[in-house]
Amino acid sequence: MAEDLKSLNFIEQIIEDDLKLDYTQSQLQFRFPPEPNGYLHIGHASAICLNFGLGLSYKAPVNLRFDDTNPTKEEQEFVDAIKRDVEWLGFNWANECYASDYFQQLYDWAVMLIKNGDAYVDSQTSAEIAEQKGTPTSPGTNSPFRDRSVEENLQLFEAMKTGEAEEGKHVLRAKISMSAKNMLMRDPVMYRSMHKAHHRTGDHWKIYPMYDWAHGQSDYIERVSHSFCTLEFQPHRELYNWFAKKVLAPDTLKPKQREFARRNLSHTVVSKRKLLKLIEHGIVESWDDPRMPTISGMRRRGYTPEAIVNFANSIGIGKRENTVNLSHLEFCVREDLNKKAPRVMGVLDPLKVLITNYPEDKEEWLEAENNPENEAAGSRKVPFSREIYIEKEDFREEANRKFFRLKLGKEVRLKNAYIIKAESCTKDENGNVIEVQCTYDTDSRSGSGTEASLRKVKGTLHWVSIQHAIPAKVRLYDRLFTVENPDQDKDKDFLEHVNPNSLEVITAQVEPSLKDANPGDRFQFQRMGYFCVDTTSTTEHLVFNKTVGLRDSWKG
RNA sequence: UAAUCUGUGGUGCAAUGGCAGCACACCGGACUUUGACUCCGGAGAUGAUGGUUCGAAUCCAUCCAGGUUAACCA
Repeated sequence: MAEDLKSLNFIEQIIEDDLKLDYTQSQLQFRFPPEPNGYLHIGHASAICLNFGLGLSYKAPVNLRFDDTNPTKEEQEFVDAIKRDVEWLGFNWANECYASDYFQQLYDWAVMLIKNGDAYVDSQTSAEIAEQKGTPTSPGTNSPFRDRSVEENLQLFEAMKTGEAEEGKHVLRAKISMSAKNMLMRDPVMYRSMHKAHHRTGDHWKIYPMYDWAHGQSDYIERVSHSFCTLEFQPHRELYNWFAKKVLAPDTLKPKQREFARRNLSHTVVSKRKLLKLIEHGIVESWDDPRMPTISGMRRRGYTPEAIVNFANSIGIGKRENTVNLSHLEFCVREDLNKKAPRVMGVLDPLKVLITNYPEDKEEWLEAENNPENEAAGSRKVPFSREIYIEKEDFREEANRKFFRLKLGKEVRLKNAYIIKAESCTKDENGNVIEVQCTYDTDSRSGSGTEASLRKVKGTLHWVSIQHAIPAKVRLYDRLFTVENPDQDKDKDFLEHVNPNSLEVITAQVEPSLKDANPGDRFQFQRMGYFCVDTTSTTEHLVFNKTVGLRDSWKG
């Protein structure tokens, strides 16, 4: 059973209703059925969380099934990537299944349909077949081959199967009705001949089943009770049931297809074609570019699987058109990272500060808390010295009283260190401040317990000691598109909405403890945001990706 | 204009004939050695009309708006 108090979404409601009528809990079974023709993205994550989430709450098995019925588009590489991504999200499938494992059974059933007069071989071109399809408002017309004898159909289908028949010469069609209101019921194609090697079955098959013929029967073979898919498959349901009725024994429990609305994310595109275009145009580097909405891209960006799962679960499931704000995803990422990410100090845009009354040869290693949200995270030491970097935007010669940062004549706290006061600054020939001279309150060291250390000063800055800092390449990301629905514009190509400033690469100065950071490690650069060590990062050349900024309520 | 699905604050979801609620976003305040986190508060919605009912977001009717469906893709 699902949680008692939580209200049920319409999918859970369907299951609860079925449990009352014709299913026992042990008969419940689900599946996640990707086609291995590309990388999983945030939209798939919703479907994964729905199906595997249902599996968890009803203690039911969930299969990972590859819908590999079209060898022209599918590759082993994608199978591997999909498995990696589902695993990374934290889900375990009961069985790893392939539609291609059912090709023989599907073929046998197709022969049965032919024998029963429910399917026929059509020898027209695809254009001719399309021509006869009719339109939603007008009926189609019968194929001249519709009434071929069972014997002839059997013989031709066999020739298709062996490859004896010319490729593309014939198709197998279900014999339903060319005047059905539902276009999909107008004698849909069940098999096409393709003399193309399949990534799993090799050259064994010269014919491949279409989605509608393969999917429902695969559900049945695996004993899937509920087959959830997105709304655009709604018209397929009638055909799904028609095939089930023809193939399944009358008294067996038939799998049910039910549809939910796909989740759209603002400022994002997910269609494979469009994502590929982004790569081809050099707008992003690869499928796992941290700006991509792919699972692998989000992983490289530093998003956690928990954040993605929380996101998917928190937006719920419905049947209406929707666009979820990207800011909601970002909230989920921050919420999770806030609990987990160790705090460090890194200065993105360095400005030199000279502490004039701090001895030149002195250095101190100061205690710094790793995570205020988690005492168990412990602490580390950070070096302090006479010359430090602070963020350029944290200093102004003059500013109003809402500026809680460093300005001439005023004090700020250096995080984990001392209170400093800006006395003067020097500028280059263009008038840019290149150094700030400060004095420090010698008794104000953080944690020292002195009266001065407990003084309240408005404003705390992060910093790094210049002589100890290590340089790091940091990639700052912004949303990839400037508008909410980049692919919904009828007049403009989605590429016109690309944000030209979605990536900025800078060299930051970070505290020395980061020397040992490993690819995949996530940190909060205090006051700056969350950052993740990139897959290409090495000890000699640190590379960070900005995951997401901190919430910033300062209207500076 | 054939069939079918869907209309609840800016966004996403709840309320299953009984006080329209939650989250994000937004605005204000408290706290703060992160302008973060946390806490407190605020504003903001049932597409329209009619009907049934003591009572309608929910049931009925009509209308309006939007989506989906015409690949040898999935």
